Amino acid sequence: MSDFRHKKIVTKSGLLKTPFFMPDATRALVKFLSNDDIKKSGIVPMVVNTYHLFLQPGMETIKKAGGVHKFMNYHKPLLSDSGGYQVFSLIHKNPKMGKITDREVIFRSPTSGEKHTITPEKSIQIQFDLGVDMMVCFDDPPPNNYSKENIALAVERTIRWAKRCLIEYNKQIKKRKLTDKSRPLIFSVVQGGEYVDLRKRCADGLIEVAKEVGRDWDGYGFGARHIDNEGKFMENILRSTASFIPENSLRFALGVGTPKDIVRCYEMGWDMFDCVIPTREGRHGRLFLRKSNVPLKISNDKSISNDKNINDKKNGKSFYETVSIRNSKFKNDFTPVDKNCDCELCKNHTRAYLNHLFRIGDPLGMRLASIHNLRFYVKMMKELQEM
RNA sequence: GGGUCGGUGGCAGAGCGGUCAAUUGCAUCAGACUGUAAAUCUGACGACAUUAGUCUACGGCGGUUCAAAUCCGUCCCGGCCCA
Repeated sequence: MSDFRHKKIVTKSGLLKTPFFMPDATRALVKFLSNDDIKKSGIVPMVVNTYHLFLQPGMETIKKAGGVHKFMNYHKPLLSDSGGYQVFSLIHKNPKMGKITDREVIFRSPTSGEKHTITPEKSIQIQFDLGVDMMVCFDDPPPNNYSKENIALAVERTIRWAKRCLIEYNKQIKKRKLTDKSRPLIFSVVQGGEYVDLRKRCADGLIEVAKEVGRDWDGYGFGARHIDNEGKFMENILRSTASFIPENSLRFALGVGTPKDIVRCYEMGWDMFDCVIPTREGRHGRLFLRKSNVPLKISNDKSISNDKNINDKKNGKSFYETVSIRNSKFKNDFTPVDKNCDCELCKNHTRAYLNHLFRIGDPLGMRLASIHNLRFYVKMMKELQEM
């Protein structure tokens, strides 16, 4: 298929076909996994984080290494998140952790207490120094429980910051003499919380910024959390926001999500995804299992709930199920986690063994579970690509 | 044999007259996790009722007291010291 749902992206580190999923290698690794583990799972692109790498090991080291690809020895497409999410997760959630002004964000390092200032310009400079293939504008993602007024302020700030980012982006392109082939792709982020009109305003504002600066965004992201305060998937907002984004641009659903959320976002027009779920859930002992007899389709199935529950046990029509491998019922279960899976875990070990690894708290359990869940995500994305 | 210290819920280990069904940790049982401050966090954890409440419990038995895991006597068991 060659319709707009199956785009090809050329990056300096290789070609990508949409839709695709990127695990979060926030601090230049997917926790517990080696590059070999990543490769075997079939994962190609990954996400690294501007703020966390800026803190540690610091940009001097990354630059000396020759960029983050060389530092990690990972030579496939990497996208850097701008640090915008940390404005949300560190500061909005706990104002003592820093200060947000129109000009800049002052972070107090969660580990050392040290203060660091990030501006939109600085975030872009760092991302160029990282040498990633795709970058994201520094944005202000407000929590969904903020008042509409406050979310509107975050929208306007995000638009102003996007403009500063794009101007800085152009500067860096010129300064580093990058060509259209060697330049990283740049994404802006649409904020607006649960308000369709604010999402629309943000998307329009970002489109306008591109015109003013004279460079199109390669893609637009969905910003902040895509589930509301009750934990419900914000279906209308996701659908509308996708429609506000120019059709030939990439649509990046940042932080999405559960397998169910990814599939329905895909059906709404979103192309790219990243999330900690497969790895974090894996580390915490929850494994995803594909139900081979249920098709990967959600949009027309009213029986699929919007509940936030990742563990969609109640839903017999879901295309996947989960197991919490720590549960005592697996203690003497000598079958594979998923007999249809070809990952290192399922090919070599039993549920009982994985249960044991989790009970003794050995990191091998977390590694194998992460590998399995990433394999699940890779195969799920492959199914979507072939649809 | 003498002396001494101790025996608390699956384990370790607090409590040393009432506010104790008993702190805490581990273990156990479940749950949560969505651009990673997450190998994290939350709840349950004597029995029955499962809101209220009722019962049985801090080695055994007996006592003191309005009231005892907490004080006294005695028995059983264990550690250490002396013979």
